[in-house]
Amino acid sequence: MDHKETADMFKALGDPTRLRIFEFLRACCCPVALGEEGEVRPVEEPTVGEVCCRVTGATKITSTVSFHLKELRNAGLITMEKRGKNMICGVDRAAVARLAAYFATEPETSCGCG
Amino acid sequence: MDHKETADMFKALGDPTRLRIFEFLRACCCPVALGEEGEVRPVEEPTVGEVCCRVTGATKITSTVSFHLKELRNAGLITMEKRGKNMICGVDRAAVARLAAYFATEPETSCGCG
DNA sequence: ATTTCAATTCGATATTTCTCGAAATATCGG
DNA sequence: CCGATATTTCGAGAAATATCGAATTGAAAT
Repeated sequence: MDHKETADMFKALGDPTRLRIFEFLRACCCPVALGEEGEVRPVEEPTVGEVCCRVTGATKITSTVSFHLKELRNAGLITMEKRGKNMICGVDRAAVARLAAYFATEPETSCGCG
Repeated sequence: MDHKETADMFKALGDPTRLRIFEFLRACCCPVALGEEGEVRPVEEPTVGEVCCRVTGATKITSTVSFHLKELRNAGLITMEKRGKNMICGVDRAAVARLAAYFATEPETSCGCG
C-alpha cells in the first residue's frame, strides 16, 4: 500500500455521502459462513439503485451516487460487478483489512528508539 | 465516534501532504516504556519547524504546513502543545486506536444474517 | 524596550470537488 | 425492433480546498 494509494482511500472516505455509502455496503454485505467447508459469501447483493434509495432516500438513481460509487471503486474500496441490468456493489475486504493493519501497526520508528 | 467526526478524520488524511505529516509524526513520536512503572512518553518532540523541514524540505516554516497541522488537529488526529517559543506536535493515539477498531470490527448487519 | 525567532492569520488565486439535470449507453422483455 | 429499466457520462454552476507571500502575534533573549 503505497502513499498515494493510501491517501486516495482516505480521500474517498472523507466525503460524508461516500462514507455513508461505504458503511451501508459494509453493513449490508456482511459475509456468512455456509456449509461444512465454511465458505463465505455475501448474503445481500445491493444494486446501485438500492444504494441510492438507502443512502439518499431518492426513489430513482441519482448521478451523484453513481459518481460517488465510482470514486470509491477507483480508490479500491468497493467492487462492482455487472449482473444483467444491474450493478452489484460490495466492499473490498482486502482493502478494509489493509486499512485496519495501517492503524493497528506501530510504524517504523525514525528516532532510533525502537 | 459519530459519522461526521469519522468523515472529518478521513478527509484530513486524504490530502497527500497531510498524510505525510501524519505519518512522520507517527514514526517520530513512537512511545517508549521507561522505568519499572512502565510509563510511556514520546521520545522525540517535533516542532512545527521540524515537521516543515522533514515533510516539505523547506528551511523556514511555511504557512501551508501550519494550515495542514491545524486541519489535522481540528480532526482530532494530532495534538499540539505550546512549549516556550515552539509548538510540539504529536499524534493522538486514542484517535488512531479508534480508527483501527473502525476497520477491524465487523459492522452491525442490516440484512438479518447476523 | 527592541529585536529576533517560531508560528499563525490574512488575502488572493488557482484548482478541485460536489451536485444536479439532461443526454447517452446498455440490457432485458415483449 | 421498440419500449422500459438501470446506470453512466456530460456539461455547467456553486462551493470548498490548497497554496503562496505578506502581515501579525507571541514569547524569549539581548
